[in-house]
Amino acid sequence: MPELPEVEVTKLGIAPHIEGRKVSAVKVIDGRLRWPVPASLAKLLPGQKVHSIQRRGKYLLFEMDTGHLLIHLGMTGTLRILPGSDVLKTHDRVTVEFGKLSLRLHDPRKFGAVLWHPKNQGPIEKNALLQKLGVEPFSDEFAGDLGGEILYRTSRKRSVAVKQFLLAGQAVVGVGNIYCSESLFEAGIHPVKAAGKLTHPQCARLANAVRRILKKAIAAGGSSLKDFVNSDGDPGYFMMQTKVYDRKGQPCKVCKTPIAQIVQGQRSTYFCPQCQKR
DNA sequence: AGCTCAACCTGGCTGC
DNA sequence: TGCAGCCAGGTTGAGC
Repeated sequence: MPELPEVEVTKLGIAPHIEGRKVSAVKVIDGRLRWPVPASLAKLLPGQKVHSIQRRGKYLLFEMDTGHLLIHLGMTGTLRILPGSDVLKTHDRVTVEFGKLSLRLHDPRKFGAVLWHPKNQGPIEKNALLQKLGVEPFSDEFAGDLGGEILYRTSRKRSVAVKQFLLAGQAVVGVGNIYCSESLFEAGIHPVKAAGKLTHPQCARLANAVRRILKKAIAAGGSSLKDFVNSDGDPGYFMMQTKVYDRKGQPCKVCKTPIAQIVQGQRSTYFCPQCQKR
């Protein structure tokens, strides 16, 4: 379930096993992901060391000797550390081997991505996919009152619904479909409200809500970190208890009003018609 | 520039 | 049981 918290938890789970280690082999089982996985990786990566693993939005950035490996989990991707001998499963797409350990991308729907950004193409921050992203929710730029200011400033003159504005990640990254509904509920803001009509206090509440929800979700996912090295089954995330997401018709946990579901930009939105104001 | 929507792909669930 | 139809955590790119 890759929204920012799941990507962050994945990073925390794999980094201790991978950082400082040298790639011994790369095996592309099925490279037909969102974009074709560069075939050159199998020649390029072996012998290169993983210096660090960073996260930018929902992208994982592996800093190597001669560039960065970018991995995005799409809708259904998971990255796991496995013994090198582990047998391939259906929908395993790419394996990066480190001696007896393997880093394996499993992605049924193939919306994920594995890309290479060579050093000679400039700093990773300038990568076209990363450059358009909004600020990190846990950065200094978004801390305290600055978060609300950013949401206010970037949303001016925008007629799009706040749900879609937030989900697009142009202002702040990492808020996926689940946590978007949850954040708007927490902030008491109606999802169809035009982004440009948000007041200063609403923006401040929304920035706080985004930070709190994402932080809570990371904490929930973090408790399953031990499962990352196991070789069987799923990574073992459990979804944070949601207040509105996937609760259509069920009573609001605050006021008992039935939770409503609508579709915005082809995605489901859940909200409490009583607690969330326009 | 911003908005809307189709598209990428596979599996699981619902309802007939 | 079988099968059609709908839904799903993300993001780009085309067309207006």
